[in-house]
Amino acid sequence: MSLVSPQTNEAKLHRTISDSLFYQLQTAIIKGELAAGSKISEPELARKFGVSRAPLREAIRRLEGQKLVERKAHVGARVVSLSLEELVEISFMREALEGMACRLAAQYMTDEEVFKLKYLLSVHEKNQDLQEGQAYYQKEGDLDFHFCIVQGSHNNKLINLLCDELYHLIRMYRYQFSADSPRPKHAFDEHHAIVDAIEKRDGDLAEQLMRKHISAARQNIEQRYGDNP
Amino acid sequence: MSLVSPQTNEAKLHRTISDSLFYQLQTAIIKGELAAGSKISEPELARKFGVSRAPLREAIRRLEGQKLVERKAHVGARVVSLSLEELVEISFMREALEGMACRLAAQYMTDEEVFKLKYLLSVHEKNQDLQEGQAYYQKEGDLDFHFCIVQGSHNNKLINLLCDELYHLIRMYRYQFSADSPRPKHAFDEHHAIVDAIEKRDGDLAEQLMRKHISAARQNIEQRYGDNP
DNA sequence: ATAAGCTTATGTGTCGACAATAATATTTGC
DNA sequence: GCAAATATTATTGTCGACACATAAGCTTAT
Repeated sequence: MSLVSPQTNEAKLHRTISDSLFYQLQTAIIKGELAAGSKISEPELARKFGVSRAPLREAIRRLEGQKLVERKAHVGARVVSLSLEELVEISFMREALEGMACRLAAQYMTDEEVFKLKYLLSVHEKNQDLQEGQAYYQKEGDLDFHFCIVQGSHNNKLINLLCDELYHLIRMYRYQFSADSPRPKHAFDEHHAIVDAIEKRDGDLAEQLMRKHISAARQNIEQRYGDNP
Repeated sequence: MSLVSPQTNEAKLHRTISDSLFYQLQTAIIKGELAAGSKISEPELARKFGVSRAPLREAIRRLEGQKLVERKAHVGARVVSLSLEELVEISFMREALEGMACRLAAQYMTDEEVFKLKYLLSVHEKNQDLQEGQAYYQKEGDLDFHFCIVQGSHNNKLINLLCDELYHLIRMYRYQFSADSPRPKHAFDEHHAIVDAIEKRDGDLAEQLMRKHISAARQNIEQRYGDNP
């Protein structure tokens, strides 16, 4: 089980239909059960979930705020479909934000948090040795690592934006293309170097390494999928 | 008139009540007409605007997504009230994001955009000479400058996040405290250096200068209001 | 007099129905 | 046969009313 999934969100008990719908639809979109680009029919979904349209519409409006759906007045809502360009744009944001998060993590992470991060890294290493770049590592494991560092920044606004908004889009994209961080060895080495910098409390280096890490992933994606958008 | 206000938003014709309410409430919150921390009563607002609660609730849900209101189930919605800590947290995000935006602007801004930016700077200079750090420059002029550079990044995701979400929070805070960037001379010099770097197409330098600029503003705020939160 | 429990009331959450808009299908004219 | 205009249909936007939860006020017992 991933560390990303049982997040603050999922743990909450949804005391209202609207909340429940929001999280169910969010998961459905991320996992591709609601296909990217597909239309969201209010009557159909309302029937399917056995609820009225009012709470459903509010849930959709929240998903709109999270950029998981787009809606046009009097036309309806569609699940977003990320183009390559958009993924690259998001990657620039990630580079900036996670670079900053990593710098702050080097400064503010507790020793316990650093220990937990190192443990996570060791798990990934085992996993990698066993099954060279297999599902766990590729799909969620990588995000677990980033998730952990972002938490270490102790900056709630940063945590919220990255973990509760941007990562959903990235996960959605990864589920869709089931292609992912296809350079496990390099990635692992880079992760290791980042943790070292954090442990040494070298914020400058930690930020620089994280930015290179994300930038490299972006360039890798750009060249692999550059032709067929 | 500021360049920030007549934004993409305001220009749109709102063909639906929900949209109209969303933008009206957004403006009211930013300008403090709906006081920070105050409760949002659905029946009261619905009466005031002469509409039903359904579109009002959808508008509120969107404002929730923009972090302009917070809501608790079965209790209601309140306008957010930013603490100093939160403003500082946001400032770190700005430093990262606008630093990146500035780097991209140095790379992608057209010559026309650079020209427009320089013109904006000259207007600010005149304004500053006339009335040392007066309302225009302090309140919106500064954001105009940043707005312009972010646009120049040509990264839509970045533009959307900064201009349509984060800047609203910053503007709201500025309206509330009517205290603002209280170092016009320094700020102007820094703006000038940033534009020079962009004009020279030096992305590294442009990013570095923008980050220092925002970081300095943050430290300035922290020390001025550090005692009374 | 105070605290606990009950009652009331205000407000949020949800529903079903109606109105208005846009997309589709049909008809009409050339 | 095709294009434009019209009619139709399905879906979205909005409304008023009801159900339910929380909070406030009142009663009662210690």
